[in-house]
Amino acid sequence: MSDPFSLDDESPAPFRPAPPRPPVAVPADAPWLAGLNPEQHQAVTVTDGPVLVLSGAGTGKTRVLTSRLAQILAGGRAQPWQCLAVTFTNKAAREMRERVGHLVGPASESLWLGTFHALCVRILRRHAEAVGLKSNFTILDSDDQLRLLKQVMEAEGIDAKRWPAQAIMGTIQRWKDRGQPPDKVGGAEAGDLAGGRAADLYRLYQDRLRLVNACDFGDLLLHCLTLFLARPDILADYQGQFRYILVDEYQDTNVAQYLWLRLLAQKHRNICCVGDDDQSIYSWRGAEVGNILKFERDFPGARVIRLESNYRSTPHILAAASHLIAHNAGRLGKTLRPGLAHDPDQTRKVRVRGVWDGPEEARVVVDEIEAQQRAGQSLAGMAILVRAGFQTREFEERLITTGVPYRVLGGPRFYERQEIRDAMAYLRLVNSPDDGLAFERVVNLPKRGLGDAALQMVHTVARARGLPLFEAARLLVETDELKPKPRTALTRFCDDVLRWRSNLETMDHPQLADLILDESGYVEMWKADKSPDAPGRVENLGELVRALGEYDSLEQFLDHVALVMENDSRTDTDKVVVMTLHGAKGLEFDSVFLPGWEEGVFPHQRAMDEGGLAGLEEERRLAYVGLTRARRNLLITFAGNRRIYNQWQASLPSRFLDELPEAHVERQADRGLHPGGAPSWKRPAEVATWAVPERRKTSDFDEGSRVLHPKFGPGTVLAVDGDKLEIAFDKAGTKKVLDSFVELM
DNA sequence: GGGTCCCCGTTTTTT
DNA sequence: ACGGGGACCC
Repeated sequence: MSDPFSLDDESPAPFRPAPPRPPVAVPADAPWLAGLNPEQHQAVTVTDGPVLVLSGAGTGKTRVLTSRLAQILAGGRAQPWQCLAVTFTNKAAREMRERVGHLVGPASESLWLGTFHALCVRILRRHAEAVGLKSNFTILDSDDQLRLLKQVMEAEGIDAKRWPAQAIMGTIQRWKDRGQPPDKVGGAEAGDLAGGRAADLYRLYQDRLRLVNACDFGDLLLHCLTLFLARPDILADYQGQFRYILVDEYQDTNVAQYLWLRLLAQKHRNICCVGDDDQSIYSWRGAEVGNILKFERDFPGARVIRLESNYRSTPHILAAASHLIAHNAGRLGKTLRPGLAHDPDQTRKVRVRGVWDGPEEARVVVDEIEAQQRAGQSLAGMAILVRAGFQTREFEERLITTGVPYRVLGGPRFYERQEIRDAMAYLRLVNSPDDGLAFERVVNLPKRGLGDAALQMVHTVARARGLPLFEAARLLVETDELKPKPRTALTRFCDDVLRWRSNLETMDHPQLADLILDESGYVEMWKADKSPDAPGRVENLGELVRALGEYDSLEQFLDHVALVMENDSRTDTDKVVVMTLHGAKGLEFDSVFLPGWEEGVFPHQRAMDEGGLAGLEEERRLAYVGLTRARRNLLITFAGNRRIYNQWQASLPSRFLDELPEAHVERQADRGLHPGGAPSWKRPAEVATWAVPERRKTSDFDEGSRVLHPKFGPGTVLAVDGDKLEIAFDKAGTKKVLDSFVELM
């Protein structure tokens, strides 16, 4: 291939079949082959050549991946270190390593198994010089990235008010996701973002990163690609090494990751990608469903294996999910079949329930949770899955008042907390002298009387002499440039850092961290803070020092933290979990509650406004992910009225509700919500069965009718569309509402 | 250099 | 309504 960065589909590299290998010497009764269905068996045993496994929700994907690795290793087709297995999350990587370990024993330890980013770090640490970095480069978190970009913008005189750094960062990240280094970005690509200078800022930002010997997450992939391109010898080594490549969640790969895989698979062409186009829900962060859709074109002669037997959900749930997702165009096409026997008398239809407003919705859901609990179900098997974070509040309130134990997932993660990042900056500064971002972060923390003026001066010296900030500071305090007070403070700070650094060799690292946090006054700062969350922060700092003890060295720890920014969310006691639909991907629960199925909330208004039809289809896939999380019980709810930004909004049931198959769904709505029913604005006390939604029924209202709405007050009907009315309210403005909410005046 | 006031945005998140 | 961040003033 002349240009490995080319995405030109016209000329795929010629397909060379893998060299013939000896027949598989694995006994047919190998334990990892036991109990596989025919499709799974095929996905495990067809080890050579390109394979795409389309694996629907709950079809045993992880089992196939781990068994396949066992098959390759046990068959003597490759040594563990010749196998590359890539995942997206650390959790998935950990799980896979553990399960392969059970099948093949210690051999699993030398597999190249990890996240894209961790594997790239492993490669880059070896060849850092080839891309202009030192081997001990720092991996920046999003905080530092943004600060660095802001510095560049300020130096370039870009108005941060007009062009938010966040937005420019987003653009840069998309470029990196697409595998485009600064010199491959067309000048006009960002439009008039930053006055047409976005591409310049990208280049300067990259220069700056290199200067401080740092990478952001996107760079890990991008630098790897650059390395492979610049050094065909190095690429050839890796291509030769990786006889077998496995990729999990292929539908989530971005272009950079796709190019990376395509380069590495070039020689042996034994690449197996597992994924589900129907569960692609991350396009907004650069994932390209296209990668999975065009696999057969990229790897001619590829085997495509569909896993459609679902071992998770009841037939009703599967039917609902399949029916809904069938409304999407451009799918590879898959239909989930029940893989387990289900007693039709024992399985319940999917329930859809309409309620008056948000608080009522929370009441209904939590009532149901309590009912199921009384029936002997465990809370740990129940989940409330919301579209967006703001929806969790009402459920939390209700769960607290009823005393149902719960856990909200997705708060700020441990290593993203301010106090942890600050402490980490201290450790980074001690560990690597040229980490200028760490220096800036802690030089005046706690307050030492070093403000912008002093810092500015340090920057000036650093730029003039080409020194790291810390070295510049040491030089500066030797002069009379600074006023006495800041000078003393900065001298003291530099001396402290040097002293801590001198302890690196002699002291064990948790002890050193303890010393640093103590002598710097950082812990003291929080102890003196009287805000309510300060004690928690002190506790977190203790936790950090403890965690440090689990690593062999400070360096190892810093790398781990940069790559594994996760909560060790203990799945401790019996609690209902509340989380976003995105967060629930890959999980399963006996009972799933899906609230907020209203137009504008789900599908989310912004997804439709910004993504058009493609946005809507991604929302639908998200709905599909939600439905397929449930093993036995599924309750979907929507509210007729919702308060958003403290304003009451009338809401219409989600279009996704109309896309569920009648035969498998049981619909109920509070009286007064029934489309076409007698209008009533009284808070409903009883519940009526709502059979089939009749969307196009003629309305009792005409244009010009004067009507009264319980929350918006009086208004005039502007337009009638079936059961939907557009009404100009006297006070609340023009809104669309269901006719059942208003009455004639 | 630190505090106060105002204005803006307010989907989803991993590494 | 509310919180976070930036600008401005003391």
